[in-house]
Amino acid sequence: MRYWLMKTEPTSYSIDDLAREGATSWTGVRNYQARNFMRDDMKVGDGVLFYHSSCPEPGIVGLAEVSDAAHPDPTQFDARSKYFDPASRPDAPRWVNVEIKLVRRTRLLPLEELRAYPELAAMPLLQRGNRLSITPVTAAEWRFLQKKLK
DNA sequence: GCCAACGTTGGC
DNA sequence: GCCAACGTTGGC
Repeated sequence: MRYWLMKTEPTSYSIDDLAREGATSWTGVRNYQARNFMRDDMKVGDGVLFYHSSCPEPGIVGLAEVSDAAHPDPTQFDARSKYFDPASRPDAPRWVNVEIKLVRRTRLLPLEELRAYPELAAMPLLQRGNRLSITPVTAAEWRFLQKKLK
């Protein structure tokens, strides 16, 4: 059982969308490090911090969990998709996605507040220049955040 | 394999 | 809109 933080721009997919749908396919990831986390490490039942980025109030807005393991991302083969990858072949898919489902909404826990807790200082999200959309969360960070999100 | 150029991310 | 940071691309 591991824990993760997943970033999304709410203008493209928000906690409201997840609340309405209940679950979603995490398609469109086109970064090898993030793909490798999904492919190699993310298991059904893993905990997910759902984070809004590139918006007026960046921060954690919900808790989710992995509801299905990685499988080939269909958008890579769809020529009309913005995530189309002409170099990827169906017999050797380059990109995968997991599924996540909502556990519950939380209050907005702003980036600014995350930065203020020494207990969270090692989170990749908070490191300068970090852009990775999926990052691991330690068990200690997860427990700490559960209390802050009660 | 190096590395400059370019594109993207994301907070501010 | 700015810009720092980083990943990817492609010529050599």
